[in-house]
Amino acid sequence: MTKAGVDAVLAALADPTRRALLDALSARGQASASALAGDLPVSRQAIVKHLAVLEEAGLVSSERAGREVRYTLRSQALDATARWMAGLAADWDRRLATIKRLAEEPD
Amino acid sequence: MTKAGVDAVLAALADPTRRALLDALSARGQASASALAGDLPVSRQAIVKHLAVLEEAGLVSSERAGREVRYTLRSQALDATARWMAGLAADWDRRLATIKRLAEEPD
DNA sequence: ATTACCTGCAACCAAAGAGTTGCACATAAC
DNA sequence: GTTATGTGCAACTCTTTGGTTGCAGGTAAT
Repeated sequence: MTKAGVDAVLAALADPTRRALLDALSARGQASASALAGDLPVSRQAIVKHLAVLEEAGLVSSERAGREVRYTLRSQALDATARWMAGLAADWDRRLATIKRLAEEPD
Repeated sequence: MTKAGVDAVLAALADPTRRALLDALSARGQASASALAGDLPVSRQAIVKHLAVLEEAGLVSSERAGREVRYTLRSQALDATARWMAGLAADWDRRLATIKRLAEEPD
């Protein structure tokens, strides 16, 4: 996953309303912005903006069906970001262990 | 990891300057705000604020040493958040699979 | 004792972002 | 054809927040 991709996913997930939106979407499996607006205490327009951010980050995809647009979850981007994070944590541990070892080693 | 904890970590990681700060800190292993200010193109005060956010999220810890304050990385919070994300991705997959199965099943 | 360095607090600024309302347009339903 | 529903665009408000500068106080170094 690219640096920009991770950036976009993290920025998207930082907002609580957006996470609630993903939750609502995971319950429905697939839904339009208007339908989702019924699940959350914000206007449809706010939902639409959030969905645009989520789509930009690759966390959802949209598909037009007649007069409505159906949104679906995409787990890949989320999964990739989770791995990126786990890798970063491992990296920190590695570096810290090295520093600690050097500090304890007799010179 | 608590919901508030995940929230704090995601919000903290959303900012690119904060991620760069974590990077700089991982290179040094341990450093003061003033030292880190030399690594990034922002003022010491900005660094201090970012470190406060990171500490609140549990991503770094601080320790006073004489006149300076040394910051260190904490990988646990990051690791826990990575697991939370991986679990969420798995959850999405599970739900989507169920929905797909129900849709394909004859009624 | 004086100088240098790091931290802490506060006020302030500007940009980004979440949310709203209003209206126009398209597609389905009756 | 008329009505209802879903989307798209735009303007506008309010709050958050990343960043700054300035100054005071503490701790080390000379």
